[in-house]
This record gives sequence, C-alpha cells and structure tokens, in this order.
Amino acid sequence: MEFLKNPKLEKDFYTRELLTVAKELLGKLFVKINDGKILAGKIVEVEAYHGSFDEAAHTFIGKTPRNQIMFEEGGFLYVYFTYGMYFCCNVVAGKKDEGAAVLLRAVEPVYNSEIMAENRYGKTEISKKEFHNLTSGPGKLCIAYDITRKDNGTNLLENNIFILDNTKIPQREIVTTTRIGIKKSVDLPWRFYIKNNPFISKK
DNA sequence: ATCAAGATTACCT
DNA sequence: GGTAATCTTGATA
Repeated sequence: MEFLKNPKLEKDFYTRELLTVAKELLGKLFVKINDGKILAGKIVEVEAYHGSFDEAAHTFIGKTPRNQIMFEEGGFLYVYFTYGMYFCCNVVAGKKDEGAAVLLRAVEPVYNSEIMAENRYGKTEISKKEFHNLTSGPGKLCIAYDITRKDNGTNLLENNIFILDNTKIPQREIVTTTRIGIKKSVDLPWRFYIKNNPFISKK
C-alpha cells in the first residue's frame, strides 16, 4: 500500500486544458474505497470529450439533466449509463461551463484485484486471460470498481473516489489515436494510451 | 406517448 | 468478422 503515500491530485490539476489533463491522467492511480476496501488501478487508456465543437461529446447539445455535472469545473466524476447495461466513468476537466471530460477507458489493477475479480466474475481465482480482461474497457472497469449512477457527481477532492499522483508517462510512451465507438467527430485524435500496456481495450 | 440512438461487451461463426 | 442484449435519455407530438 506504499502508493497511498502519493499525493492526491488537487483542483488545479483538473481545471487545466482538456487534452493536457487527459494525457497527464495516464499513469495516475485511480482509487475507490468500497466498504472500507481500497481498490486501485493505474490509468492506461483515456479519451477526451469537449462540448464546444466535438459532436461526439454528450455536452455538444447543451446542458441537460444527464450531462450537467460535465459543465462544472474540473475535479468531479461524470458517470452515465449506456447500451442498457453498462456504465462509463469520466473525469470532468477544465473550467466551469466548458462541458469537458476525460473518459477512463482502461486501468491496470494495482491493489485488491481479487475484489475487482469478484465484482466482474463472481470469483476471486481467475486465469491470466481473465486478469487481463478485468479492467480493459470503460464498461469493464466500472463493474470491477462497482461504479454506478450513485457515483455520478462525486467530488474527486474528497475521500470516496480520488486519483493519486504517480510517475509521469513520457511523451514517447503515449500513443495517440482517434476515438473508439463513436459515429460523430471521428477524426479528432483524442484517444491516448500507454504504449505496449496489456490492459488497453483495443489496438 | 412513442421512438431511435447509444463514449459497450460477450459470444458466435 | 458479426450481432444480441437491454434500457435510459432527449427529441418530437
């Protein structure tokens, strides 16, 4: 649990420009406390969304009940339900009323992966293949961490869900591509992941 | 009141 | 490679 000594990311990390926040989130430790148990994973894949000219962003249409937390200033969690069965988890970034957020697409388990395995598969003994499938996608990591609609709007400066600083990923180890699973604004190169990491959702 | 689309995943051939 | 599963949301009436 040595990682718990790392400092928590503060407000001024999240309120910076969207793409800076997205890239710097790589390598950081995403932490959630479930019934007193600490779940932690290293962020290895993200995507950026911005309401101003990005038609794929939920905020492109303006403020609605669902997306209103994305219009707050950086440092909150935006959780939404999709395809009738999955949740996706985003870190709100930038200034108030920007409508910007970073989708957490994949993490690498760091602590209490047995609890994540229980949440994902209903068992704690898993194969190597199942281990690499634990948190390698936005819907999967929400199941592993038990992130649901109740977590929407969580303040990341408090103590239930937060992100800890960690070694910075150098630019040469960050791969930039277009985003996955969207039909609009498909050409924006706003997906970032750590090169050669085994927990990436898709090559 | 009705409807189409959706920032996905697991399972099939 | 393809697709079923499953239901909330926002738009239109």
